[in-house]
Amino acid sequence: MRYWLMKSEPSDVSVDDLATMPNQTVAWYGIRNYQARNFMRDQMRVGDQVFFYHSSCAEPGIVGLATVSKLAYPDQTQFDSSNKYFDPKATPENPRWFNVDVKLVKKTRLLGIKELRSYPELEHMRILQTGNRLSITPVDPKEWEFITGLL
DNA sequence: GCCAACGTTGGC
DNA sequence: GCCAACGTTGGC
Repeated sequence: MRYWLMKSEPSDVSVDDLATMPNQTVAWYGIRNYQARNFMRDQMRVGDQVFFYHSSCAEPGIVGLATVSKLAYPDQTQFDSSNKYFDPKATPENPRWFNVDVKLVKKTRLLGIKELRSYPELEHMRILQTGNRLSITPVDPKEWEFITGLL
């Protein structure tokens, strides 16, 4: 089993939005970065554990725990010409983008990026490195344990 | 809104 | 395959 951190802009899907969705589950659509796609398509398995992270907002940070509830399948938005994530080069026979489903385990307190940065135990976290923009990153089991101990 | 740091695109 | 130009991300 693996551990992940997945960023979402709360203006798009917040942890509170997730809590009100059917089965508290959301399709992680709209990923248009190959590295992040590959993590979902090639490495994520049902039951993997996820930190739900709010980005591009007033208070960025971890706000919930979630789990991968469905293996990667073609991202439906790539085929929809009216969708902002439409990809004209993708076809149902040859999809380019994939997403998993993510289910909320529980909301947590806000563990802000400033606090994350304050712990030497977390200094190697991908999310805290300068210039890191990946919206999906693996989390080390030790880091997962340390962070869940703070929540 | 700024801007550093990336990722992607496309001409050659 | 190189790499300059361009677009995007995301904390501040």
